[in-house]
Amino acid sequence: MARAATQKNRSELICGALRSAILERALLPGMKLPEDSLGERFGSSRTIIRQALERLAAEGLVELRHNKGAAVATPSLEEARDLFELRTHTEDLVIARLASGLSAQQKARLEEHIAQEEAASDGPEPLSIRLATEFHILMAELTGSPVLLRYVKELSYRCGLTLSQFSRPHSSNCGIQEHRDILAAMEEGDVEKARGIARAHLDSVSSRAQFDTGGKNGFSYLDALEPYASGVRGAD
Amino acid sequence: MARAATQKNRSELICGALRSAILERALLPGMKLPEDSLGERFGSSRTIIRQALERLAAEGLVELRHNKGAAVATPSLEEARDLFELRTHTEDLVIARLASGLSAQQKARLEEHIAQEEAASDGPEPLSIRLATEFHILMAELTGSPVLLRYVKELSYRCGLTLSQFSRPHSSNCGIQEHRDILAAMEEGDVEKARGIARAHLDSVSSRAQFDTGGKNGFSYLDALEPYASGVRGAD
DNA sequence: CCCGCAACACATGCATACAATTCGCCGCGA
DNA sequence: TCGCGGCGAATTGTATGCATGTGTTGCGGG
Repeated sequence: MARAATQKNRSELICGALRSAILERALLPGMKLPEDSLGERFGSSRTIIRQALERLAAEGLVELRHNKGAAVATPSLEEARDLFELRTHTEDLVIARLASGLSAQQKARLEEHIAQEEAASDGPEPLSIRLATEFHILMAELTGSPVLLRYVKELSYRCGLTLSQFSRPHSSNCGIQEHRDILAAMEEGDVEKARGIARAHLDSVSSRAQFDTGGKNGFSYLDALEPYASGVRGAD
Repeated sequence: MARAATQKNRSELICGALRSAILERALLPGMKLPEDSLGERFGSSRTIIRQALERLAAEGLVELRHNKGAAVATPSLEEARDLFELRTHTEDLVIARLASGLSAQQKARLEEHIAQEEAASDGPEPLSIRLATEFHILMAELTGSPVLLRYVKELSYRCGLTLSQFSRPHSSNCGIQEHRDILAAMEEGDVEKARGIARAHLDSVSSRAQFDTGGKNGFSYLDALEPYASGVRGAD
């Protein structure tokens, strides 16, 4: 069914493309996102660009200032802390459900994902960043609860944006082993242990942040966007 | 500043009107929401109705079926359980922050709200239902964290919709004393106690549900919407 | 009487055109 | 030279019109 969802409307497609671009740090916090430039780049009219932006704004990934244009959100340090705290508590629920009964199939999917992360650890950085986030989303998905999935997704995305703003250029790929540890603990059925490891994992991720604000805006966001746009534009 | 926000665009206005209508059970789960009927009723074009519906869909209050019309969401029993569970854990954070240092001003605002609830307990039911929900939102607001506010808001709304679907016509207003108890415990600074009471409160709210699906659709949703539409339409 | 098919009506998907607002800039006057 | 007021460019806000896809209904054949 997830494959069928690929067939849906343009605005969702573009929304996803922009989201990926933000998560993979091709679009950095604070970058402006004018509607018609984006429309031209994606080969669509402003109508659906607007829809996509509005949705991303609802998710907290972009800021929509009245009559002054959209921009990638720039979360404050306080927001970052709150985001990670809430995410930790939300993922507690995910871990608890998974740890109290992990099926063989679920285990297999998690192992497969970890293998992908490992394979990507040598490759391009955007990919490994995205995979690290998607591990958490996969866990939420495996609970079978749309509610948990939705909120873990959104919080993970926002945390990803936060890291994009506050952490150093490179700070990922150390998390793979931690993901493995979480899976192992869940496999044992030890809810408390799994939860402890997951909390420690998120804490270590967030503590890797808050270093410097990084030098952004070295080049046009339009160029940064090209690889994301081509996939959508080609769908004409 | 909240007053300035009143001046923003139509779609937000309409979005808020629809949300209130859903929360106050003027629009019941499953009711269809065709774009052009709504547009006519609110005196706006389909464009902004669409925006409002799309946003409500993102919040989980509306279901948007492809080419088959929008409708008020009909959460399943499982979703209801997940929603309340996640909401409980999220409000834990709110309670913890408030209980660890409640200012006099914060206390005053909460007391004022409880007084409003009390005053409304004899009045029209929609109002007291809304006030009960808004007490929780006010607590989140008083933490000063936009993140907590946003998610408590959304989860509270969705829980309200859930209650609209599963609970009996009347089951509110017994919660006022519980709200008072929460405030008292927070005032003492006893985080654990406050958390316990808040959890019990939410549990009792959710357990009051699951009675019957109620008889819905007795009349046109257009009539049900009139009081909400007039406020927006008059803004021309 | 039932089944299949085709045309219609309804509802959304999308693009274009127009209106309103904001911000920056330039000229004018003190 | 500095402050101020108005004008213009740019960008968003809103409406309308056409295209597309889906469900339904009515007709004809078996």
